[in-house]
Order: sequence, then structure tokens, then C-alpha cells
Amino acid sequence: MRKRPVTSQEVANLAGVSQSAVSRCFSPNASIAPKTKEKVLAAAQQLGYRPNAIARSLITRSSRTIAVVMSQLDNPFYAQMLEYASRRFQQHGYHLLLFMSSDEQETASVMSDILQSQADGILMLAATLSSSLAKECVARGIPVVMINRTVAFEGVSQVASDNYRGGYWVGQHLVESGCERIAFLAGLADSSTSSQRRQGFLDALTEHGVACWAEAVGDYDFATAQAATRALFQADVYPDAVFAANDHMAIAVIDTLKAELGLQVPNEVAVVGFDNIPVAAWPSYQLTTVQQPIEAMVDEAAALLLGQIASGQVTGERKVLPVTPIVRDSARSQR
Amino acid sequence: MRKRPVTSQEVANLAGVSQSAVSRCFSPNASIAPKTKEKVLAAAQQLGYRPNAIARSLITRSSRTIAVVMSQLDNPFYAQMLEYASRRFQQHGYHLLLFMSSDEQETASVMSDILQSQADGILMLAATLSSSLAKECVARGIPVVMINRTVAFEGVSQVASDNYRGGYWVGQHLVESGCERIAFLAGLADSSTSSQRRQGFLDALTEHGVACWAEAVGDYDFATAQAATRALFQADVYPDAVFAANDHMAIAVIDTLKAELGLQVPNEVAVVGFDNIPVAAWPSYQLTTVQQPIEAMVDEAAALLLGQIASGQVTGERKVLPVTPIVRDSARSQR
DNA sequence: GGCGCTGTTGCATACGAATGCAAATGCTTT
DNA sequence: AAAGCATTTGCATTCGTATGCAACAGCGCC
Repeated sequence: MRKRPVTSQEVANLAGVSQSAVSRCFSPNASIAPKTKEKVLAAAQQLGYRPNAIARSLITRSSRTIAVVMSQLDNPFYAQMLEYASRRFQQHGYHLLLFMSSDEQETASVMSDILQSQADGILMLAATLSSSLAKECVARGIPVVMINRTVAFEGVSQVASDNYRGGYWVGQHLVESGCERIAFLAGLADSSTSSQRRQGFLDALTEHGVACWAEAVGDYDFATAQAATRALFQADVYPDAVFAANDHMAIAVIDTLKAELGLQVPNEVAVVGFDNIPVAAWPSYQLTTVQQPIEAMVDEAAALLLGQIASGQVTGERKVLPVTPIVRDSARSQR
Repeated sequence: MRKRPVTSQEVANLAGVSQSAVSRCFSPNASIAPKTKEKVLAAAQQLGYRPNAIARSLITRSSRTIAVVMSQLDNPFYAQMLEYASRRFQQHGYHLLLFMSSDEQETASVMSDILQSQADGILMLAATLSSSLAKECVARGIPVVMINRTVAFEGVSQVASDNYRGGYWVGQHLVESGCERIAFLAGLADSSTSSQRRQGFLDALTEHGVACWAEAVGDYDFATAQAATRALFQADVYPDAVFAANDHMAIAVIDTLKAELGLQVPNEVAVVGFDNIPVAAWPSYQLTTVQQPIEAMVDEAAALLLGQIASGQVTGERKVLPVTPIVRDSARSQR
């Protein structure tokens, strides 16, 4: 049977002090005599006492918990973010409460759970938030930070990498490498990251007097990206370069080109991705890509959340962090 | 400024009922007249009331929270597990509190946080637990389930896939494919999964009258596995098959063989992994491997945890789930 | 020795919801 | 109309900790 947990009162009895004194031993900056503290800690140790975080949260009105909403963990990019975020917040005495939500429908029900959970802040990774829910959070004064989603809500902060410049660099790089029939493989149609990358890419092509050869949608999904690749390359004249909106799809493109279509990368087709996930560096792929500053993005998001929690002010700030081009074999300026 | 949240008392005042009545509207099976409930829900809606889960936890002594301890999220196998576990527990009204912990040292401090958090159960994924901590959990009556770790602690439940049989199958398959110089690439030296796979593998070889050609350690890490591969293949006579203790390392082996050593897979060297992560199915690898039943493992772990939480009895059960061989191109019986 | 000061301590209450118990309500039955 | 029963309701208490306030101790100083 579950043991009744040890309370501060019991520790107080054993140590011969009041419950308040025990409480003060476990909160920093509290006024407590060293000698008393010693006695109390000894008693606590003896009984195996641990402060009850639930009770503490109730009185302090702070759960020291951040709700994280995600839709996909199979993308290593987001897995890395989650891992780093967990460690980062752990350092500040906060813990992550994980919520998975695929569609916006589900996000609504999840958001209800989050509001009940009394999380001190909300971190949205790869998940979208309807404006009514966003408003509700803001109305309650709960800080919300979205990573890599750009939707203009009052009071919701955003951290993103510079998708536009990343896309621009890719366009420029491919043109300067001598590519002439450059295709774009989008992520989700309504994804702001994908469309920003696309816009930068198209602008670069335009500035260099090149038109985009073809476009397709891969849904950030391996199989869909494969199908899209087959479609792009079925004509007699096919692209000599593909820019995929993320690495995951770029890998699918490379695999499909090599294994199914018998085309060489980069000799016959250059491929560029986005994210710089670990796989991109593997010898089989050597994918040229644009690195997103994962740690910096999380650091920024954490700073925003913790700052707003501390100040009690929710502000809708917007940070854009620089990206880093990574040139590997899959698309070099060698022609 | 953070708004003072709406309490059940305020809803009660507006609806003209007592606080108890409001409470009863939000707990299932409570005795409440439909008409009253309607009034209360209307008032709650109007004020934007949400029950405070913290206060509820305090009185019910149940946080409806499961603490998950992980050490690596970069391994997609564990990322998949986490995602599925989150969804699974969400269905039962539980949420996951995430803790990252690399070494056992860190696990101790993390475990202290967990005990304070009043989690109803603990799920250990890819993380080890010292016996003193395990005892403390058991003493407090907190159910603990470890996935893929076998350490015999009284009262700690374990769910694992049949690593031994998986390893055995690999050994058998490689021998029957005609391989004669078969090497094993271990994960972490002290990892029970790796050593069980190894044992099954060695037993299969022995039964077929073949000795293990060589062994190395890859730490479940890409770079380390690459280095180990170079070492294994530097002699004049090198292995004609490698069994890596997980897919991640198997991929590293394949890449190193192909890109650095100019060896063909499977013609010159057969490679087998373990886990069946998504990458294993990619055209570039077509990795023969042993699939672990991720969902079944999580389902089993969830059933154990929820069962023990409901009954208040912690029992140290042990489940072993069957694995499925997946034959792909990297090691076929074709010689 | 009395005064004032700083640093500790205990008392009492608050946080917000759940629940046993008793009172009250509504309905049926005779 | 009164009694009987089932259902609904409110009261009061509880969960375990934090904290404002007042009381108090110890100390140095005049």
C-alpha cells in the first residue's frame, strides 16, 4: 500500500520546532538559525522527508513547470530541441510537462489540460495554436513562446531562425554552382517556416535571373517526399538541383535519386536541405544544408519564458536568429 | 500582470450555489442535479473557470503525472517511445513530466526532484537507477517501470524485448547465410540489452560450430562505432559480417565500410543491426535488423504502472516481449 | 542594569478543491 | 395530508506548505 508521506509537521515534532521552522529550512533566503537548521535537516534525513511540491505550488501559485506542446518527435530536429530544452529548464529548477498534439483539434483539448495543470509557461514546438486559445493564455497572463512558427498573436512570443536568409543562401548557392533547373520541395503547405524558406529561395533566384523550375510538396514526410521526387523526375528534362525544405525530405530525395532513378548526387543532381540534423553529416549523404541554431533558439525561448514568468508581464516579442550554411558534397560549387 | 485565477468559490457565488456543488460538477460520478450542473457550467463558462489541478492533487493525493527519465533523445528509438508513451498516458488522463539524466550521478539529483514532484509513477527509458534510489521509491510505494534495463531490484517492474532471442536469430541468420568471420559491435559495456543480445548471438554461433571472429565496443555512438569499424577492418583478413548492437551503430558501420574502406554491403560484408528504426528502411541502407515492439512495450509499461497506481500495490513484475526479424538487403541468405 | 537593535521563532491563516456527514429538498405512496 | 424514501445540497474539514505578524531571545552599548 502506498505509504502516507512524511510531512513537515512530523519533522517539526521530531526536531522539537514548529512547522514553520521546517519550512524555512527548505526555502532559500529564509530566516533560520544555523543550529536549528542542522537539527531540522537531521530529523528530515532520519524520516526521509521531502517537501511536497504540490502543496508548495498551491501556496506559492507557481508550479515551476513548463508545458511543452509538440506534434512530431520523429523528426530528430525537434527531439534535439526537446532534450536541450529539458536540460536548460532543469538548470533553472523548472521541469517540462509534455503534451503531444497532432492537429489543431487536439491542441484545443490539450490546451485545456495545460491550463488546468497550472504550468508557469507554455513552449510550442512544431505545433500551432489557434488564436482563440492564444488569447485565453494571454488573458490569464501565461507566457507563451512559439519556436519556428510565425503567427501574429498579440502577447505570444516567437523565436525563429532566419528562414528567409537560409532560403536565400540556398538559391544563391545553387545558381552560383551553375544549376539551371532548380526545383523546390515544400514542407507543409501552410507552414510558415517552409514558405519563408521558399520566399528567400525564390527571391535569390529572381535576383540572379533564374526561374524556379518546378515545385512540389513533401509534407515533411519521407514517403511523401519520395513520391514527389518521382513526379519531379519523370519528365525527359528533369531538374539539376532540388532544394528540400528540410533535411529529412532532402535525404528522401537523395535516396530516391540514387536507388530508384539511378541518378548521381551531386554530379547529375544537386540536393540541399535545411536544419542540419545529424544524419546530414553521415558519409552516405554529405548533405549541404542550412544549420539552425538549436541551442541558441532554446536559450532564447527559455530566457523569454523565464523573464516573463519572473516579471509577471507577458510581452509578445519576436526573435530571429541567424542560420549557418553548411556546404558538403551534395551540392558544391564545382561545375 | 498575471491575473488571479478564477476559483470554484467565485463560480459558486455567480451561480448561487455552494463551492461543493461546483466541485461536484467537475468530478465524474458525483451527485449533482442536472439543472444545477447546467447553471454552474454556464457560470464557469462565463468566468473562464478551470479547475486547479494543483489543488485537486493536494487533496486527492494524486498528481496524475508520470515522471519519465531518459538519457538520450537523439536515438530515434527512444524518441518514438517517448512520443507513443505520451499519447498513451494522455488517453488515461495522465501526463508526462520529463527528466533528462546522463549519468547515475545526475539521476540521483533528478530522482530527488521526482520525489518532490509527487509523480504517481516513474518510467525509466534508457536510464539506470541505483539500487538505493530504487529502494527509496519502493519504500514510498511509488511504482517504477524500467524499459529495456534489466537490473534485479525488489519491487521495480521491467519491460524488455527478447534481446536474447533477437541476438540468437542474428547469429543463426549470419551463419546460415554462409558468413564465417562474424564480428560483434557492442553498445555500452555495462548495458544489459547489449550483453543479452551478445549472449544470444554467441550461443547461436556456438551451436553452429562457429566462433566469434572479433568484438568491439561502439558505445551506441556514431563516431565511436566508426572508429571501432576502422579497427575491426584494418587487418588483412577482415570480418565478412558485423552484428551491431543497435541500428544507429550498424548505420555507422555501413557508412564507414562504403565510404572509407570501399567495401560493399552485403557482397563483401554483411551488416545487421537491432531496433528497426525508420532509417533502417531507407533505400541507402536497407538494413537487416531485429524489430523491437515499441508500442507493445509501452502499452505493457503503461498497464503495469496504471495497474499498480490503481491498486496501490507495487509489484516487481517482469515482462519480456517477442521481437521480429526484419530481413533486408544488408544481410540476405544469398551466398 | 536597562535600552534598543538584529536575528529567530511560533502562531495563525491562506492557497483551491474534494468529500463525509447531516440537513434539506423533491417525489411517491398511502 | 402526512409519511417515507431517494436524491441533492451545504457545512465544515482536510490536504501540506509558505508567510505576515507579533513575540521573543540574545547581544552590545551607554
